[in-house]
Amino acid sequence: MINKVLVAEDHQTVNISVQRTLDGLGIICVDHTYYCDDALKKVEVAKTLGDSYDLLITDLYFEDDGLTQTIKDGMSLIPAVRRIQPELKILVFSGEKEPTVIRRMKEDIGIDGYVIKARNDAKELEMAMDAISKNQTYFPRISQQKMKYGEAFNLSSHDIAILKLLANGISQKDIPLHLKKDNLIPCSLSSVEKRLNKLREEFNCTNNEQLIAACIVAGFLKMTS
Amino acid sequence: MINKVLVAEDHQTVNISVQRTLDGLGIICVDHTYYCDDALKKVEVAKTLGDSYDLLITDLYFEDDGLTQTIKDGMSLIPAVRRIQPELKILVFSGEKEPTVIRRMKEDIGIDGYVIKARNDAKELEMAMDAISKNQTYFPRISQQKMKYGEAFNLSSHDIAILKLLANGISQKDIPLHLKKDNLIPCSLSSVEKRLNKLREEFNCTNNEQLIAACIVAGFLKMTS
DNA sequence: GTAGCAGATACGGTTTTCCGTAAAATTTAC
DNA sequence: GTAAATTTTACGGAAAACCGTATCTGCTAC
Repeated sequence: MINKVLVAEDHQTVNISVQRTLDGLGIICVDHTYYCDDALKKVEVAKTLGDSYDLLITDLYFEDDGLTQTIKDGMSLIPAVRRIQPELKILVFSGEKEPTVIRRMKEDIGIDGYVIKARNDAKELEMAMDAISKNQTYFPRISQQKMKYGEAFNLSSHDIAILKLLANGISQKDIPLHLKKDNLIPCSLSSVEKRLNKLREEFNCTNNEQLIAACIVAGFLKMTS
Repeated sequence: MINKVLVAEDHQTVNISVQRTLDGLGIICVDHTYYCDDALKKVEVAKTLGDSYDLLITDLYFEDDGLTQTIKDGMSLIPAVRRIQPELKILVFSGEKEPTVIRRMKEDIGIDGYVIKARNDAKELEMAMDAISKNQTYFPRISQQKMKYGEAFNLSSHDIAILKLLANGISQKDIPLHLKKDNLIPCSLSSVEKRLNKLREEFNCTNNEQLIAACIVAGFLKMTS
């Protein structure tokens, strides 16, 4: 359960809407800070007082307003707070939507969630909070991001072939047959399973249905018939 | 394997394109007829000569050009030829796209395939031929048909809820939890399974992935996030 | 009230998917 | 050529989906 939250965000308008979202979730104890240095200090103090935060919601980029800061962005803030309170949950809320950045945050830095600032980010925030409160993670699906034909996700034509077969009603175990028919390799069931696993992971999908949905919406899969 | 085909179709332009499609599939022996009565007679004669047709491709509606005919449409032709040659495969190729009609043809009359005349019906014809030659059936998916919000398929809000959960990555076995949370009934796993089974059947989908794809393309499922 | 009916749920067996690991094959480096 | 590394395939156990059937529940008719 998440009770105490710290929000590190330099734009006041954003702060207000985040506050409202948290209100809606019944989270009363919310602290705000406009600087990374200040955020770090707040985490530190709360911890020593035995009243640690449960979650840090932070932006990635903070504007430089002249005040000299040792920590200048969220990217540096995260490892700093981790050193003080390793179990602190971290949710990044940022306009940054580059898949490579998001993936790095997820895989290398190991944050708990990422929400891109966009049209209906409030709803996303809620979903992320829900996931994190259940010790799950939350990351955006590709569909929200407009990107070229699979480029950033290195979607191979082979991947597309598999997805198309699936979306055309071919059962997973029969996909090897169809791949062989078209002389595509790899074509073993094992390799198909691995591919799909990889794709689900990359797109943050938990099942094939969601994967298909995401790929259609993102335009990777063009359903003609 | 399909070698000998009879095409019952009163529009010459359609006849030509059907012919070309069959040519492309390597089917040499193709007879054409412009009237249902004539089609019936051809089937009869071929059978008595011990050289029966393997497949009848027929339209549903035939224009009345003054010549008095006993059989006026494909709907009546089908039972008539069935009486003569029950095992004859039947593929309906028609502009009729009413789901209720198609469903009746499939379930009550038990035809082997149905292709709607539309943009890329040639490709569909090929696929139907392929399926039928393998003793499978072929029926259109909803995506090709523009229709109101699930109306003709009596897609309930409950169905949509289930599909949405699936497309949002909820595993089938966890769907009951989410339904209960929203006080929706029925909410047992069993009922979810049954519902999905029904939907797959109605939409002629063999797996959930295809079902989701079809519903998205048809606009039943709006993927916002 | 009860008998009958329809919808919902529970259950069990089979198939399929999932996922980790090991073996085999192919490529790359040297 | 061999050795190492990478990719593909094979395999096996656990989980999930699939599907038929049986039970339960609530409703209608009488």
